[in-house]
Amino acid sequence: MGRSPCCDKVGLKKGPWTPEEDQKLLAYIEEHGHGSWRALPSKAGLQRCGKSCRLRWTNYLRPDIKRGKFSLQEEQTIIQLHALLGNRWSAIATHLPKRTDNEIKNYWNTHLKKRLAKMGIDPVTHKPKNDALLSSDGQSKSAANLSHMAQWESARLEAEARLVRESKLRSHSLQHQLGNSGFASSSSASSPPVLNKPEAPPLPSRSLDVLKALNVGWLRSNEGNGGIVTDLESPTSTLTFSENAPPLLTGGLGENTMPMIEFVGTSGSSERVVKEEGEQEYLPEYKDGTENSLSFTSSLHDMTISMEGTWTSESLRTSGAHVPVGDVIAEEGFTNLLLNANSDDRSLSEGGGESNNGEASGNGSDFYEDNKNYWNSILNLVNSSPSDSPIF
DNA sequence: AATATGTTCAACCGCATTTCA
DNA sequence: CTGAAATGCGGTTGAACATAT
Repeated sequence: MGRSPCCDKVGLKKGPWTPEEDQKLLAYIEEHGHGSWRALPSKAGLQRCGKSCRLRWTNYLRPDIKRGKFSLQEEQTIIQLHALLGNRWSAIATHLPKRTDNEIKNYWNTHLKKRLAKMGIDPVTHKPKNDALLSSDGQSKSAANLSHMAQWESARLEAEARLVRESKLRSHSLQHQLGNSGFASSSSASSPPVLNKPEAPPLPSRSLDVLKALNVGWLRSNEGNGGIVTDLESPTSTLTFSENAPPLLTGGLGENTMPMIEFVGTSGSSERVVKEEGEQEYLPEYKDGTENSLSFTSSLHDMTISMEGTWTSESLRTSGAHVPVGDVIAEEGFTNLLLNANSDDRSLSEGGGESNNGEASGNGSDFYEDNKNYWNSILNLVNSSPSDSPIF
């Protein structure tokens, strides 16, 4: 079934790299870049497979790698993004400059996961392990609610990734047409980091826009319900990107309309729609002054992503999906609890964390504020990411 | 000092996805 | 359009090192 390992070829070395091998690889890539990993080893005089070379380069030799201890900020980012994205290490890594997905994965498995478990939190779901005991007061519903939101967000991120990829492709092809316009599209994670290539102007993070849209929608929903979130559950949710959306933007933007993103929960009696309609100017310009009108506006196919069947918040479905926001915030509380415990770890004052469980969600008196803070914290960390982060 | 046990992390493996001829 | 090759990604392994007994 599966492909045979590329290193099966006789004579190819495996295992730890020697300084000499590192030097060879570095020297070769510095001079030639890496066009084809498969062809690289022989050209560089290495008895390794291309895959091994690529791994060594991306995880260790790349000059833009930061090594050493993770900062508190980085830990917080990992925990929050893991709660949102799960084990999607590469996606998480895009928000942690100079850290590799492998490093983040290792750090999670050896440090953060254990810390969570120690705090009584399931590191997979980010829910308290005694969730069942809390079900009577709505904790499990809220946890499912946040999980549901994470799935939602995750699906959206993936959809955006496709948009961005397509956009970049088109942008790239336009470059060829424009010839020496002096503008190079930003590199992505999938594009090889060819050396000596002029740095491209950073593109704003689109994922941030989505989070903002979600945040706005969420908060507006709260406003209309006195701090109660309604109808978050969407057993059949659709995500629609429409290139044919009417040009809602004025002020000379002309056809540079933003994609209209709709999140429609079809199960609820009150349709919940979050739209992002040119909320922000996201029109990177070429150096010659022409706007990059290709981004998100060109002939993208109307795309409807049905996520039917992916929502598992059965409890919400049966409960009418009216969930106190404060319960959701318990998640943030646990994350903060963990981080506090982490601080304890760092200050060598072990053992004080467990007793704080009861305070995880604070007094729960201001659900609205807590919820806002949760999303703000995620937005902040996304905001703080480099704008040219090759997340997609 | 010797041995057992635990921890860390670079590297490997294999599947999934994307690219290309 | 199709299939093979290339690449990306996440899970897992195992050697090296640290700590406990």
